[in-house]
Amino acid sequence: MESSSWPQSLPSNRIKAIQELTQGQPLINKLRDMRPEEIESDLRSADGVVGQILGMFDNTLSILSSTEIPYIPTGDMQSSGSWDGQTSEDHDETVKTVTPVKTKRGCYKRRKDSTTYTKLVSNPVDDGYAWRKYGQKPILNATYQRNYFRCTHKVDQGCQATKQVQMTEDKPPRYRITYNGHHTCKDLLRSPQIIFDSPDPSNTSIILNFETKGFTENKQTDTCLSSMRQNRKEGFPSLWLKHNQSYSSWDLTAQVSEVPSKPVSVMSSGVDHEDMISSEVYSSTCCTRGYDEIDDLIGNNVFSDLFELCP
DNA sequence: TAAATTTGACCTGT
DNA sequence: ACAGGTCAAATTTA
Repeated sequence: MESSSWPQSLPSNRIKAIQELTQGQPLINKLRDMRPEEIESDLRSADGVVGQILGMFDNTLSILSSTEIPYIPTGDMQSSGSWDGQTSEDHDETVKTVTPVKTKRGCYKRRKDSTTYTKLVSNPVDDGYAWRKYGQKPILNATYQRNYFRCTHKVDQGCQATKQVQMTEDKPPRYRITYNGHHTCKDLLRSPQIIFDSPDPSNTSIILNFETKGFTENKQTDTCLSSMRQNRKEGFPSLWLKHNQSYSSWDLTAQVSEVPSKPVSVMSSGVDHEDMISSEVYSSTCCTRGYDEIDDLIGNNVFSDLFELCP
């Protein structure tokens, strides 16, 4: 769907929500076109599709409930390499990035009016950016503390991007990642690829390259895993990636001790914002859904109802 | 020893 | 006043 075809008055987060739904439409079609015996024989792949659809709904909800992003009519949000509709040079008075004015410790300007984007992920995978944790706070009515991360290149390149990671009480636990501002740094680790966890315990990752629409295999160090390893401490709640043999996938398991307010400090993760297919929501989902659930999803016209909301 | 993380202090917004 | 976001000294890790 072309952004240029939408009314200029349409809020950008609504446009992104529409894009999200648009991207999910082929998934619905795919699921609909699967024969029942096909689903039953390959429940895992059907489940994957369902997971992707559910992830799409998650993201749509997140987008619609996130801070309003001013719509910038020129430029393709999908291909510009910028998730918030701006290019890295595209700063003006519409979206201000307020640099903290520091006179003494703790004296700063909160970046209240910078662009934000929230997403819900089930698996903290590397988003290609280098993040450094700078704080964590207990949040009212939340079991787990919220973790605050800033770009590693804040000092050397003045990059103002930050993100917050809040572990939810879902089962399995998920992570609400709120991105604040956007990267102006040139991070060599950055890659326009989505990295899935691999079923192979030898740590081979599968990368979905959206340019080629295909899968490629890639050996790489799981930064998330290695970070988690270093975060395991005595009496310290930690996150573990365990390999689930029966499902051939990586499960993300939260192990919480008596102090449940310190989940992880390693969230150098989340797939990139502009790659809103949101693989991370379902990349580690196991085959837990039955055929009935899939059938319900196809049978209900939830998706088409949502599209009726679009202009 | 440099870089990253932890954590209490301090600030802003509501 | 309170909740949440950020700073920076202290501490830990590689």
